[in-house]
Amino acid sequence: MSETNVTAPSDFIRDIIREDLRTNKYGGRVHTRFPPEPNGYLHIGHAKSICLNFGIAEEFGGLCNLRFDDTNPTKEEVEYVESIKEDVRWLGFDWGDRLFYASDYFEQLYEYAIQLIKKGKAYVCDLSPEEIREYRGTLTVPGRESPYRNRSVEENLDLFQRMRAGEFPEGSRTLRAKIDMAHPNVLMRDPVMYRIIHAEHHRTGNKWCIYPMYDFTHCLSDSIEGITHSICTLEFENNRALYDWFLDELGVYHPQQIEFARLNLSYTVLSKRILLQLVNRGYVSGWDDPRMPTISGLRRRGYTPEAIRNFCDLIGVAKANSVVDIELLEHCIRQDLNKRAPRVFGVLRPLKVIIDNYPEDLVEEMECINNPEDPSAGTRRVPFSRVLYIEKDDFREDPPKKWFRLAPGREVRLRYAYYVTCVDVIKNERGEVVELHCTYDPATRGGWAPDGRKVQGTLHWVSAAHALDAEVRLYDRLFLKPNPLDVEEGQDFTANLNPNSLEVLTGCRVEPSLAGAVPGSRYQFERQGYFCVDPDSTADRLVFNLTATLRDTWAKIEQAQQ
RNA sequence: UGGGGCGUCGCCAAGCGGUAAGGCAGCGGCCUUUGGAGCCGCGAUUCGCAGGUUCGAAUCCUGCCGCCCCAGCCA
Repeated sequence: MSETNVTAPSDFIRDIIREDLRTNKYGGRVHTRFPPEPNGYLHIGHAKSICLNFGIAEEFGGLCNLRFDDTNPTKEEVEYVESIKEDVRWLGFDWGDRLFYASDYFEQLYEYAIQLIKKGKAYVCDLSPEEIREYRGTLTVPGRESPYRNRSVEENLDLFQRMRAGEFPEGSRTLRAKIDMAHPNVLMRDPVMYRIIHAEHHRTGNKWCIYPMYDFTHCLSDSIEGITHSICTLEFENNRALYDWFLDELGVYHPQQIEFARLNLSYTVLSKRILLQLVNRGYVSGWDDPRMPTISGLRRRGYTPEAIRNFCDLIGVAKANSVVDIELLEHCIRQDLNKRAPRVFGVLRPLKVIIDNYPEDLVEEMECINNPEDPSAGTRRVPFSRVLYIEKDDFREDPPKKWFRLAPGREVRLRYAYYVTCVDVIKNERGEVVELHCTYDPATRGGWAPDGRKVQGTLHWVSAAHALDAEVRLYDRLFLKPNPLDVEEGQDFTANLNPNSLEVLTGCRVEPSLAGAVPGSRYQFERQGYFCVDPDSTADRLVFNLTATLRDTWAKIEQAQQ
């Protein structure tokens, strides 16, 4: 594992917890939870929350539960719960025996609802959804009370029991909290606690046809589990009043809700709704498409859990809405892979090179360092012979200023091999360079010139006769604009989709040591970037995904020249 | 024109009355058999703005400005 930031994270939430510990507010306990709704795959924004909740539990010797907030059967699926469990585990967190579902509490929640009805704090309302909206008023004008608001406790009890029994059609009635229709916080204007949905739930099947709403469910689930700090994102700040209201009215154990700003990433969309559309409309190959900001996408892309966790530590936790530069994420994976990824030669766009003065049948095994950052990684031998492939981009017939690479008459080093000089350029009928002829200096074996002469460029290469064929998938950001949602009137995020976010290269040539490389393994293709073996890869068809390019100063120089 | 929040370098973010951490990006330089990595150096006289309190304010007070969230039987 690569080194991460050395200082323990500190932020306003941890400050609150330290203070609560000092004052013994919860008897010295710290108990958090990560409460996803299983209606989509987890993304990097969830990783921030996971690292926060599980991280805090670890740091303070507490516990963190994994709880599925599964109160809406129309949107939730087991596929999502399975993927979520896998992703949390992959990130390196452990919920022990504390895997919970809000649906586990349906019976208990029902009893709590009965209690509120008996207390005169909840009532069955027959208003339609449209009417409820009308009665709610607006942000500036108070709402009106429902005509059903003052039903007797007995009638409410009877109706609510019959709602549960399935006597009423979907949407015909709700159970509402009786709070204040003139409350300045719209959420407090008699919020719906239960609605009728005749749908099968992925865990409770057809046992229920009334389902509790988020506000009623979440606070009580936290209470039931003995959560101390219920950490959620900023958009729930308004809900805190309701969170507190239910708990106070019921007189039960009362955790505290704390809100922080969710993660936003430049050139990235982290809305589950839009992510779902990208998948459903086929803009990407699936939730784990390597261009997706999902945990499974990042995993397939070659990101490591360590890099993601380090990223989450670096971005911090605060209450100000912000947009983190995607380059910070890229920095994190480069930093991690630089330390751990074995180096290898891979030629993406092969250009044939013939070493005219190299013996026809000779094959030499060149010793190459596996990882200059990690001596323990050792060395390997890579075959060298008369016919090689180098990168097309490493040759220019008409080299610009500051060009260090190969060009007619130029001498460069073939890494760990020899100095070679370009003596001839062969073109096809279209005038494209298809082959280079070079001569080598036998005295420079290993890449050093005994006479001390220097070359500016060092190229990677592969022996034509020994190289393996491979497919390489080059990825770029999915969106062209820092804010993908910044579109003209009438357009949507698809207007900002990057048409070149995926480029598939076939006929790539990689060194023979890559034979049998297993899916998921990560390498640095020297001078190019980090790549990982895709699950599509097979014994006779290697497939690599670009995780991140190396930083490219030549590209910057060239750009500056234009 | 209701309520709840937030405003410190291009992007994140420390700071909690004693005189602006750190990271990313950027820009120089060194080093280099990856134009990689590494190393060194450069950046806020200033903390949304305006007043006030104070010996002293990013930190306290007042007023203003800007941005975000809330009118789902979603979470």
